[in-house]
Amino acid sequence: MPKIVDAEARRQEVVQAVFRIIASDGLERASLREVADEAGLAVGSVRHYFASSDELLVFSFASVIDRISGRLESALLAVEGETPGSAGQHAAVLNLLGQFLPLDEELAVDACVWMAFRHAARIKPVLAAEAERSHRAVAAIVGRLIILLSPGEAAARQSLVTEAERLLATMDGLCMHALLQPEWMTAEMCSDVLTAHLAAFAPVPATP
Amino acid sequence: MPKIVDAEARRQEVVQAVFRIIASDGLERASLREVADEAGLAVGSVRHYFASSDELLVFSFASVIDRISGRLESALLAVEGETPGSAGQHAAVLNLLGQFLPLDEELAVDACVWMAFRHAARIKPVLAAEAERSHRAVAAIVGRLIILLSPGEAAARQSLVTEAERLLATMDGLCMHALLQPEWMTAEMCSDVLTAHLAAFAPVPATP
DNA sequence: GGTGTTGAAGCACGTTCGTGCTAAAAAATA
DNA sequence: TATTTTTTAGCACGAACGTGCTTCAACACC
Repeated sequence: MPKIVDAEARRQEVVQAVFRIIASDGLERASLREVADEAGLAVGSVRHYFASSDELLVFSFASVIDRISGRLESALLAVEGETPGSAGQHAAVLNLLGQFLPLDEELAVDACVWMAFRHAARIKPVLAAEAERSHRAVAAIVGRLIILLSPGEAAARQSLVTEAERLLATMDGLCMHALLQPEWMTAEMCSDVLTAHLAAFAPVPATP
Repeated sequence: MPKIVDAEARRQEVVQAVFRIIASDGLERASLREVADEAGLAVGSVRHYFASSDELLVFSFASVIDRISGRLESALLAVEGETPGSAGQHAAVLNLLGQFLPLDEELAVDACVWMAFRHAARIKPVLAAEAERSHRAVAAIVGRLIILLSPGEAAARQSLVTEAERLLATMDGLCMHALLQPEWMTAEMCSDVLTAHLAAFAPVPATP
């Protein structure tokens, strides 16, 4: 083999360049030339790793989905490790839901990119499959969270689905507002809204 | 004057063309050429009514904001006309919140356009002012609704703001899901989520 | 040391974009 | 009828886009 280059690492570098461009200038500016410049490569080099612009975008979409759902999954495992109703569980739940929001630089970039791709998928058919996967993955995690938070077998299955969709919608709306009106939707406001939502869903656990 | 043409009506026709293009092909496809074609005009004609592409987009954004906030405003007046806690008020509230969602063709187009412009405003500074106005207008209406639904003076002002933001986030998230995952987020699911949210916020009024 | 594979770079082509500008058409007015 | 003004249509230019194709350099392997 010639010139030793870790192809997978290279692809990830290019994807990171895509993320930065989407976060700062929007998805429509993520052209091959812009991405190549941002990654410090030539257009031909980027095209060596990604056959077409579409392939680059789909791969980037898949990457951000994997990143986000990975974070959510591990946060959910942390919730499952806590005893139901405890203050520790409450904190773990808040941590899980916080993974949806642009609370730090890395989360903000991912949230930006995720939003951009999901909305683009409405128009670009090549992104539709990943958008489906994204929705399914996140809905599954929120659904499991709702089950963890539901007291016993009391609630009907129908109610669980509705509550999961409600929480998911609230999270996406919060994320959207935090991205689009950051001056209004501050981290503190996010926290307040989350706490209020959890309080309305189930009684706040008594502090030990 | 030559050729009698209602300038304002012409501008509205062009704006309607912009709406259709955004709803079907996305905002990035709303170029002067595409808009002119969709409106059945020449590029020069469109540019006669709108000096630049930016002016056309800003005017279109303002139009959709006025349409939506107008609908919300009249729906809120209907809520204020009902006696608090009655079933009639509950129905009026559901009607008001339904104005956020793409429940029919017209609402769907407006919701699409609204979403597209709000997200574009994060990148395009020319749209920022209208995005601010949009957020303020809708937040004010939801705030008034929350006050109407809050029992007496019981709730603190802080809680009202949080609850308003929470409802607004849920509505935007619902709207987003209805636009992006229409097969999953059906009208019935929207209705269920809305009912659940209102039930968690205040007890459902007893049927008379 | 020669050789072939592969990463990197760049050019060329056709398309689309916004925009400045000009020319024709149409209708109100003189 | 002739003139004037608004509306409509179109052209031309520079920039940016995706993509097919070619060229060059570098390194593993025989």
